[in-house]
This record gives sequence, structure tokens and C-alpha cells, in this order.
Amino acid sequence: MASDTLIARPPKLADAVSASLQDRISAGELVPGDRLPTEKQMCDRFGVSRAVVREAIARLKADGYVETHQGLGAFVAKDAGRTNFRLVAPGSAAGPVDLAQVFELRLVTEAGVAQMAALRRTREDLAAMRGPLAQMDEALRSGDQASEADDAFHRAVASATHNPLVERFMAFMNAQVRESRVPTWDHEGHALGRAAAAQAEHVAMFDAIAAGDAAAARRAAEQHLTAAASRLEMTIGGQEPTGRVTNAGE
Amino acid sequence: MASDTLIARPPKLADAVSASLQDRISAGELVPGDRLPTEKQMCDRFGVSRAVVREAIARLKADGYVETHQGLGAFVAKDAGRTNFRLVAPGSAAGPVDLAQVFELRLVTEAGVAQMAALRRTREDLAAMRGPLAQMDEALRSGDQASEADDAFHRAVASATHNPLVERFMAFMNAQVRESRVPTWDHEGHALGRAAAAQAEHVAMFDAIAAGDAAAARRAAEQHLTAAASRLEMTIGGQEPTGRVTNAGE
DNA sequence: GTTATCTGCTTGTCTGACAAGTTAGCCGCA
DNA sequence: TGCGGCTAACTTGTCAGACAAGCAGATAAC
Repeated sequence: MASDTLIARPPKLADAVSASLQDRISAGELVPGDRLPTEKQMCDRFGVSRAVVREAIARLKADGYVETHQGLGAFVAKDAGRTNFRLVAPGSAAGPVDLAQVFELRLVTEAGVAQMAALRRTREDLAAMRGPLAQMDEALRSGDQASEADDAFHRAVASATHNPLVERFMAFMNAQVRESRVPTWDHEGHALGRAAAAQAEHVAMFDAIAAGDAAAARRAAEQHLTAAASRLEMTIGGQEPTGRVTNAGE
Repeated sequence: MASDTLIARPPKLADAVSASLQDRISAGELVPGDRLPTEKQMCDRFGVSRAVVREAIARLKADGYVETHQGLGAFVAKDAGRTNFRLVAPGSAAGPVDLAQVFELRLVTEAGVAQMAALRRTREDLAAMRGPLAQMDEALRSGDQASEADDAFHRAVASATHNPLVERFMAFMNAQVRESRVPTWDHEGHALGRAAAAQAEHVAMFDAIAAGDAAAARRAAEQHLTAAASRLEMTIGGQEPTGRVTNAGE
């Protein structure tokens, strides 16, 4: 069903208008500070109503590319495109994100986060980690799903950095790999020891963080993520790049 | 001038509506797949016109939180909020980003990136780093600005991971701190030795990456970022959290 | 010369209408 | 009864016109 060829839908007008404007901004044709054409001009230019133009501009505002000022006009934002990080490059063919690349970015960040958490964790932080950890222990015995607790454990680690931005970014990264945690904790995951292995790595991370051993926390996090990737039959973090290496062309 | 208290502006209606909806989604009150109230219902609910509601929804669509289907209604997107990372938490008072927090996130990531770059760099990657490095050397002698070359050096390091996602994310993070590189390379920066210190750290990073010494590359990157922060009179990365710790209230 | 006002332009908001797409149910028919 | 097609109701998409609010520059008054 999912593989049925989707019938081509007539593109929404607002999509076309906002894409056109975004192209002109990305191409440098409009530089930060520049004023966009007025809504009326765009209506004439694109042959659409003001409602469509306003919706297109609303989208660019949401993306941080444009700022509007009543009575003045719309302007290319000073830091156009610097407020948002999109997982898929804007403009690229909307292919699915490469999970190996995501895992690798997570490896890079989570290791540093664990290191920082080891230096800063408070008693409360450690308590917040013990909860999910115990849930996963329990799931190990009962054979239950515990991907939610898994998620919570990693959130607790990030929270121990006491840096809200780091915390939010790690939550973002974790959300990307949420589905990939399921096979660790499903029936087969328990049977094949994937769950037990993951939990052992969690405990190693926790122990290092609790001990305040930054280097050990980093190693434990690295070990956990590379192992998790290999459980998903990916290879990351090594000497070989995982991404589609496109050096040849350019 | 910048410190003048900005007069409070009446919030735009569409902002309020979209914030309200986003809150309900973030709070889990509306889960992916749920249908949003119809536009007409929202008009009654919020006491605004349909134009305002549509603009609010357009914003949420741009952020990837909702999808709309003509004739069907608006729905919470399957991966709501997972396609975008916003530097400022959506819904929070739009205060400026805390530069210390940004620096710390960059510290966490860039150290890991340098480590990975040391393992994967090719001859071409090293050549791409030598260019900006030489430019900065030249600027050291001439007293010129070289923040652009500084930026390029860090881009080249990220590029050596051969992971496009990592590369794009580091570009994003670098863009955040672009302005903060200026005082390193301005007249005072040269005079007070900030430029020379930064360049020495760059060279240390490069040497470690060129030697393929992952641990040394990591340490050099950490050293560079903590030193850069302290040149800006920030303290990051240590045992003390940098963020506005708001644990007390909630 | 300085201040106050006016005018025109721009975005923000409201209202009403129709087009296009979907769902559900009704109706007629075999 | 079971089925097919049709209609009606509802939803989002688009259009048009209007007024309010905010801003800049020109104009008039002092």
C-alpha cells in the first residue's frame, strides 16, 4: 500500500510562492536586510490572491527567513536560516534521512554529553537516571518493552548537563532514533540478548557518571552507541565514513 | 541603544493562536494523527477571523507539526517536531539565545567531530584545512581580520568526517557564533594576543588531525573552545553549569 | 528651523463568498 | 438483502473587498 504510486497532486499555490521566494533568498539574490516586494506586487507577479501570498510569507516567517513589520514591509531576516536546523537539507529531494548519519551525529554529541554529565550531575540527576534504569531492569526480567524507559534514561543524562540547549538538542536527536529502539526491547531483542547488552551498557554509563569519571562516561557512551548501531546492523564511528561519500564529483 | 528597553508590542494574533496549538501538541494533548479542530471551530474558540487561524496553521505546517488535507481537515504530523531543531525553544519568551549555552553545545559536538575527523581525514581534507590555516597565519602578520578563514577552517574539519549531516549541523552551529569570532581578529584582538592564541590552538587541532591522533584532536578541540569562550569572558565546559539554571521554580 | 499634521503606502485583521476534495448516508434497483 | 451511484454536508483552498494600525516622507504652521 505504501508503495503505491502516489497520484500527482496539484501543488498548492502557497507552496510554489514560498519556494520561489526561498530560492531567491538562498541564491543570495535577496540578502539579509533587503526588502521583499510588497504583498500587492507579489499578487500581480504570481497572479494569486493576497491570502496565498500571506500564507507563503507566514511560512518563511516560521522558518526564520523573513521578518515583517506593519507599515514597513517584509524583510529578509538578519540571520536568515540560522534559527532552524532542518534534518533534511532544504531543497534536497525529500528522501528519508540516513539513519547511520543520524546515529553518528548522536554518537558525537552523546559522548560529549555523557562526559559533561559526569562532571555536573547532582544527586537529583542520578535519581532521575535510576528510575528508567530500574524499569529496564524489570523489563529485562519480564521480557517487556522498555524503549520508553530507554528514551527516558538518555533524557536524564542530557538533563544532567544542566544546559537547556544541550538538553533540547539531545531530545531532538533521541526522537530521531526512537523507532530504532524497539527491536532492542521486543521479543526477539530479549531472546537474542540485545536487551541485556543494551542494559549493561546503560549501567556502565550510569556508573561512570555517578562516579564523576568523565573519561569513562565518554567511553561508555561511545561504546553504547556503536554497539547499538551494530545491533541494528550498522557500522558507525570507525575509520570508514558511513555517509554516501560524494567526494568524487565535487 | 541596544540596551534601551523595547516597548512592549501587542502580540500578533496569529502568533498567539499558533503558540496555543503548539503547546497542546507539545504537551501531548494532541498526539500524532489526531485531527485538529476545524478552522471554523478555532475561529469561535479564539475569537479571531479565519485569516488569522489559517496563518497560524501555515506556521505549524512550516514547522512540520501539522499536515492539512483539503476536505479532510488538519492533523498532527506523524513526526511532529522531529524535522526541525529550533535554537530558541518554541513558545518561550523570544529572548536572545544564551551564547554560553551555544558555545557549550558546540564544545560537546566539535570535540567529537575533531576526534572523528582525525580518524577519517584524507589528504584532500588536510589540504582544505591548510588553506584557511595559511590565511590566518598571514592575517597574524598583517593584523587583518580573518574570521572568515576561521570559519572556513572549522568547516573543513567538519567536512573531514565525511558525514553530510554532521557537516551541516556544524555549519549551523558555526553560524551561531560567527559574530563572536570578530573580536578575536580585530585590532584589539591582535594587540592583546587573542588572535595568536586562537591560531596556536588551530594548529594544534590540525596537527592532531593530520597525525590521526583522535584523542589529541579531541583534547585540542576542547582546549580551543574553552579558551575561545574565556577570551569572550565566558566560562564553559567545567563543573559549573553555564545556563540560567531554573530548577528552583520548576 | 522646528514642530505638527497630513497623505499615501504597507502589513494586520475581518467578512463573505465560491471552488475543490472528502465522507457519510440516502435512494433506487436488482 | 445487497450493491452502486448520487447527493448533501462539511472541510480546506482560493478569491475579493474593506477597514484598522503602523510607518515614512511631504507639507503646512509656528
